[in-house]
Amino acid sequence: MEFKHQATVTLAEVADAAGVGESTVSRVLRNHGSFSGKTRDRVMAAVERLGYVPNRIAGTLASTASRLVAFVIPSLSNIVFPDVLRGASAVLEENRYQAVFSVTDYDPGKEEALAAAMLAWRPAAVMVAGYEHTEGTVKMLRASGCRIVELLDLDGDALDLAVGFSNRAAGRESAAFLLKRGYRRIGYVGHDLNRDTRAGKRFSAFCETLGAHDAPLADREILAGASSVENGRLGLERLLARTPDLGAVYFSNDDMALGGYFHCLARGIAIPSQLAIFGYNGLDIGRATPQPLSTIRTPRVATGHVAAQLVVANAPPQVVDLGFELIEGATA
Amino acid sequence: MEFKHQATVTLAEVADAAGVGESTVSRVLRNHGSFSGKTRDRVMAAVERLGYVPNRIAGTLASTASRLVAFVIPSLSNIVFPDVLRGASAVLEENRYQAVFSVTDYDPGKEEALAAAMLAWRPAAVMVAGYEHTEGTVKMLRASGCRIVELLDLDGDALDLAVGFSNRAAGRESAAFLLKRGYRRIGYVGHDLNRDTRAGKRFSAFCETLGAHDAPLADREILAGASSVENGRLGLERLLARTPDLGAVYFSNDDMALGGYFHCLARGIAIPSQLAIFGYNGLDIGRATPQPLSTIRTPRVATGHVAAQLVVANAPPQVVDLGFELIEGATA
DNA sequence: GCCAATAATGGCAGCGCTGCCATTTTCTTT
DNA sequence: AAAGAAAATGGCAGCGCTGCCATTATTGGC
Repeated sequence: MEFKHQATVTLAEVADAAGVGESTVSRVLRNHGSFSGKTRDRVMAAVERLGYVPNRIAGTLASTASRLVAFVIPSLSNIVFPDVLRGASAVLEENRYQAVFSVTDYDPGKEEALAAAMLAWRPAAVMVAGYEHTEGTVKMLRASGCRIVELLDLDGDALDLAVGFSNRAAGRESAAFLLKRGYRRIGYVGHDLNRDTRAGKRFSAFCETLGAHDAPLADREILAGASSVENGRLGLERLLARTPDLGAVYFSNDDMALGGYFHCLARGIAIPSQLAIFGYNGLDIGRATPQPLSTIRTPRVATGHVAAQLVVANAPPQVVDLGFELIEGATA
Repeated sequence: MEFKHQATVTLAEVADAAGVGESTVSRVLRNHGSFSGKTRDRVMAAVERLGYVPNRIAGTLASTASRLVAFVIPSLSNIVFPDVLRGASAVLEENRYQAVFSVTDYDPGKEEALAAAMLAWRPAAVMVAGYEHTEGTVKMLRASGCRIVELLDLDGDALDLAVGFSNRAAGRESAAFLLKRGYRRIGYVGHDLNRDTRAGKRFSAFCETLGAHDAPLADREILAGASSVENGRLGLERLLARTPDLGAVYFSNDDMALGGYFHCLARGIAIPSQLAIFGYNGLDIGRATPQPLSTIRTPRVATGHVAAQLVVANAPPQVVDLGFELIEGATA
């Protein structure tokens, strides 16, 4: 069933072939400790000749020091997470760390199971999205003793390291921007907020800000399932059918916002004069549309990058706020 | 520097606590071999009490059977690869396999280095994109004895397993479709073809088909760097500046095609009467645009899914053609 | 040319588990 | 109730490496 590796060359065989001891080979290969140039050449020649590939499993077990970094992410469809992985991956590869991942589908129970499975690999760090975890997950992570990095959310208490930005602040600023532009009849189109708690935080901060300025949310349309362009289109269609006099609509993210934008294009709804659209994420595609999308650009790649750097450097517990940038665009 | 795990509970400690032998604990935990219900309860209680998490590193070393699956992918920005990972990840998680990955940036040299690094983890399988690998990579993979899965391309000779579809066929069918629709002045907008060899294969098959029907490619604009919506927009702008009388443009993928589409929207170029647009990939977003994008839908998630299933089942060497689907859309 | 440093090197236990084999216990069967 | 089969269990080597310590070769200083 499982795969068995065939006759692999071992360090001991290399040592024999090179006529040196095992520890010497180990030292040469890791460039650690001292050895003569002559020895190094002999060893490297033997490595080359035998096609030796070190066994990191054995090495990790022996040193009880891991260079695995585990990612437990909610989704791979939402471009946010591939972006984070991308940022982290570059740093990890440079430092000879290895990324492993699994996908929770925004299911906290699954997150707990997968986190447990990951810990079995004794990673140097576990990277998780946000702060909302089951009690079991938290307990396990804490007990593991490995570094914990919570990503893309700063509204809560960090377990160890946290890298990202405040979703609540993003929601607040989005609302403030729309209000400043003079919109008063504002609606919302979003996807499943119970699962995507970060979107939920943006939304609630958005609503609070509107309320504080006497312009409470006029209407909302929340679609089941994941965010998508089609859901954004559909959501706006439904919202406008119910509440046609909206001046602006806030979307749970750019995918959804683009759907809304396309709906307006298709129906001849003038943007932003007739209806303003505001998104979240700052996807590249939103800058290439005929009218650049008004949105908030989040530092997704940087989040992964910084998170990986902190892990590699074994930095002390801290919270790193990378902020975000409001892009005025032309749709609001 | 590297992380050291603190006082972790070992199997031996669980055995002591439960008052049984190590092998018994091992059997219970893997549900393998025979043991009494009473013993199982005692063991599980001890596991619970001590918060024992098995060490897969040690287990893998001892059994010399790996449940790691390595992905060496060109990019995480191109949605294709997250999609493949997503498809594979579901199957792998179900079967208690663990996915590890690294990103080559379409650089064959980096691919070789990263493949070597991955083999050090003695994975059960290595998944790579396409058939174009350096001699060194091929030699290494072959020698490793682990399963090799080549993804998303079938135009070449498989090393072991291959899952995907023919990019050449996709290029051919795209050309045939445009010709059938009556377009004769056809251009191309693409990204760096030397790096993305699959896009290169589509393009050359596309051109050959055009040539065979006496409608050779009228012009082309190839942009350096990765594919993106903005590059698609820019590419079409340049192409039309040079060759304004084109009837249709084939794009290297949907991202690029969307850029072209947006360019037309912005410039008031009527689609498809004035200019037809054809993409590749069948992204969801292309179905939510005011005019659905004419494109080819590729089975990306299924590719990952099937690849993982073959690995898990330890299937014999084979090539699995998942085909693709031409979506007529409204832009061509 | 002698001795103390210092550089190189080898030996081997042990990381935490699994696989094999031997042993003990429990069931069946006659 | 005895014998044989089957189930349950424990012991321990060893997976391939690293880390520590002991040992041996070099080097420099006077």
